[in-house]
Amino acid sequence: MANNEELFKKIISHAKEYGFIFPSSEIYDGLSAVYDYGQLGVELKNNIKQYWWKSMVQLHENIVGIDTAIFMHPTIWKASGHVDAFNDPMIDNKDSKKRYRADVLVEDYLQKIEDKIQKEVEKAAKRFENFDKQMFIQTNARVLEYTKKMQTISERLNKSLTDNDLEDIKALIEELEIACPVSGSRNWTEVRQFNLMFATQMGSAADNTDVVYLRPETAQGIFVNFLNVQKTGRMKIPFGIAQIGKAFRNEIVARQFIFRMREFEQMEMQFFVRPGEELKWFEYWKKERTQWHLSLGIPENKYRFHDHEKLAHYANAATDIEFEFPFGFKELEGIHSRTDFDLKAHQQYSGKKLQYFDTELNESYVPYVVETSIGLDRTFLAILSHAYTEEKLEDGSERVVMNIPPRLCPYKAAVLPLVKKDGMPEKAREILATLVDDFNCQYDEKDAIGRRYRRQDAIGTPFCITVDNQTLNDNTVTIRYRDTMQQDRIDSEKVVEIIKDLVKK
RNA sequence: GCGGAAGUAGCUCAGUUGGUAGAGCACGACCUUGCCAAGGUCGGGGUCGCGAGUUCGAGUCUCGUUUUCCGCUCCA
Repeated sequence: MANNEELFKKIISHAKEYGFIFPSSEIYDGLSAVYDYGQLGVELKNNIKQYWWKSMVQLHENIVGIDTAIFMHPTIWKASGHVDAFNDPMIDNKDSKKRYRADVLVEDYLQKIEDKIQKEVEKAAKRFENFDKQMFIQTNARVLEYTKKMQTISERLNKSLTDNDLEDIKALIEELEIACPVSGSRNWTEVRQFNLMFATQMGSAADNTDVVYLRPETAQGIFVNFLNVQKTGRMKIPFGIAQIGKAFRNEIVARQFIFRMREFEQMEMQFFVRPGEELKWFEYWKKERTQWHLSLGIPENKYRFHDHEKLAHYANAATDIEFEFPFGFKELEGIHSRTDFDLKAHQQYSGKKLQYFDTELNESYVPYVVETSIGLDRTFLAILSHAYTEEKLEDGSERVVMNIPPRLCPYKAAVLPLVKKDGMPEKAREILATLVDDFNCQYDEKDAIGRRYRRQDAIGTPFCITVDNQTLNDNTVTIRYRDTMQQDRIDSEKVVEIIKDLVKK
């Protein structure tokens, strides 16, 4: 593990050194868990987006894409459950340094009371034959007392949660003398709210009622446009709507480089299906998405599935595709069967019907949804960390090479005159001009040729086109492959075609 | 938010008991070589994270602060 930690650090500094990723606002000491994509990073990231978009949208005739606004009507987040679910009151124990959800502490306490009631009931059951549980609970004084207490606490907790009364939750914890399960200590901090949604104001800042949130996920933009797209695009179920876009979460602790950022980008597709068919499609997309990952040329053993046992409030099946990052297997993509939770919620909150008339079944229904949701920045990190390779060469020297899949590389080719004289630079620029329409290319004439090759290795350029003396005579160049360091001599007019072919791999 | 470690040039780091800031690589110009990095000459680049304090004098000592990394916690 220590080795992997070292490796991860190297990847981070390599990413910075060559312009893939910079810490945000670095000259002002940085901004926690926010990063900028540099000149190489933006190319790689755009290529990932493009590849995803092509395989998810353009190669599926029943999937279309949209691009919705980051600001959305505040009620959307009530309907989606984010306003409630993303508002966790937290409390720390000063002695054990453990952090808990304050409401969970109280609920655990309630559970204990319930256990006590259960015990009383069992005790009584042992003593009496023909034991009537309901009757017992209604009449037994101790049990009655417990039940009443439970109710009072429960009501008070719910009220405090609804009113956002953090002080009362703290007071409740103190009154109930709840201790830390680890340290047994009752030395608590104040209860603090961690709202995972960023809020800002629209219109007049003085008017507090115009709070809008930065979207914490892109999916809702798709759901609220479901009918727009279905009707204007004449879409027939099953069909999908895809979107790539930024989302924002005010994570309590955001760490591990670009793995968990406060501002991040998602690539999502919501697939609308007939009720009852969602699990079939869930399996379908699980396979499809796995194929997509494997098509990047990353070995299968770097991936694994993690099926959710505890399902979120909206799902009836969920799995994560996890990737083995240098810091272990972590979620890269989620595939969720979201049922009709979202559309139904929006139907309810908006008062608008969100239904589909299925001509085959001759009936209307709220479609079920299977979602594929992949983190763009995480995919970027997966590719980056898999690509980073330190190689010992036969001659004893070392090189750092980024084995990025060719189709995703920031630069597809570098054009290099062997020496900076005898008309080679001019010839090289001529050849460069034939490539730039099709590929992002670099030109480099500085330093020894070997060093230039290494520079291209370090940024992952898969092909180097070198112009030498022979080029001036017979118009051939050498193409040097990043991964093998082998070279072939080819006709300079065929370079475009050859690279086009290789880049697909 | 708590605990631990760290912050000196683009990168990796040195800097002694406090005495005006260094190396290698990288970068720029020129010369030289010419197919797998590290030839020569010259040059640019740092208010040592930030702010106080102690001191004649602080990169170095003290305090505060901030950022990053690790652990805890959280991640519908």
